[in-house]
Amino acid sequence: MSASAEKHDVFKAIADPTRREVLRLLSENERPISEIADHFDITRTAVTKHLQILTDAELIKGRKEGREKIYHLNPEPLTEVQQWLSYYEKFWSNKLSILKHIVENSED
Amino acid sequence: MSASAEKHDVFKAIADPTRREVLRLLSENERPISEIADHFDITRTAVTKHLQILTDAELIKGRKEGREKIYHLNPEPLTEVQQWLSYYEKFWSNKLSILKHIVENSED
DNA sequence: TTGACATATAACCATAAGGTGTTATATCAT
DNA sequence: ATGATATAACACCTTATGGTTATATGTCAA
Repeated sequence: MSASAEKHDVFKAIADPTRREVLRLLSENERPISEIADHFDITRTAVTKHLQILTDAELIKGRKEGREKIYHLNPEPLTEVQQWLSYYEKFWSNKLSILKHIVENSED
Repeated sequence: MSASAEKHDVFKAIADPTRREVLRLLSENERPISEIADHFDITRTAVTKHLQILTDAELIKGRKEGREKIYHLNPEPLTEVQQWLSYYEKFWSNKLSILKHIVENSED
């Protein structure tokens, strides 16, 4: 509750293909903005906006290091999507959701 | 209409809370449009648009029965989201993704 | 201190998204 | 046949989204 920061929805954040690609890139390695931007045909400013949305959803975090800003993945909010999805898994895969339930409740 | 069917992205389709609620409603039961619309404060026209987007993503399907159009859930496209997510599961739950891998490859 | 580099921000634009209301058409009950 | 019901099809409005360019600000290296 540090601020009124109108937190961006995770579902909205991952709705865009460019942002999903950013997440994939950062899942390999933390990277400065310039390096992220090199992977796309859009302008750096556009990339920065996507990074802002991902930051609002807390899917990525950035630290300043010298004149660079280095972003890294923070996958934790994705559990919200996973939980939402798990409800629907029963419709296409019963044994899997049963197993998941066992695993998630063993917690040793 | 084999040509330009302009299929809607599943990720975009589930990005909207109203549409996720529609999916939940249809996961309980198939329902006509009027019954779906009753659950929301928006106009029926707005609901119909959401239904169109969900239909484009093939997350729901409708059949005409008399003067009603009855929609039902088609959860299969959600597997795309699940697969995308499964890549990130390793970051918060290793044993789970290993188990999933075993289950998904046993297929007997 | 100058210049090159990395990022930030402001102003702007086109289009898509999400909503409204109205009208038209098909269907069912009487 | 008539009137009520269910949805489809429009036309329209407002805001969000994804992109652009241009102009700062801060940092390192020579």
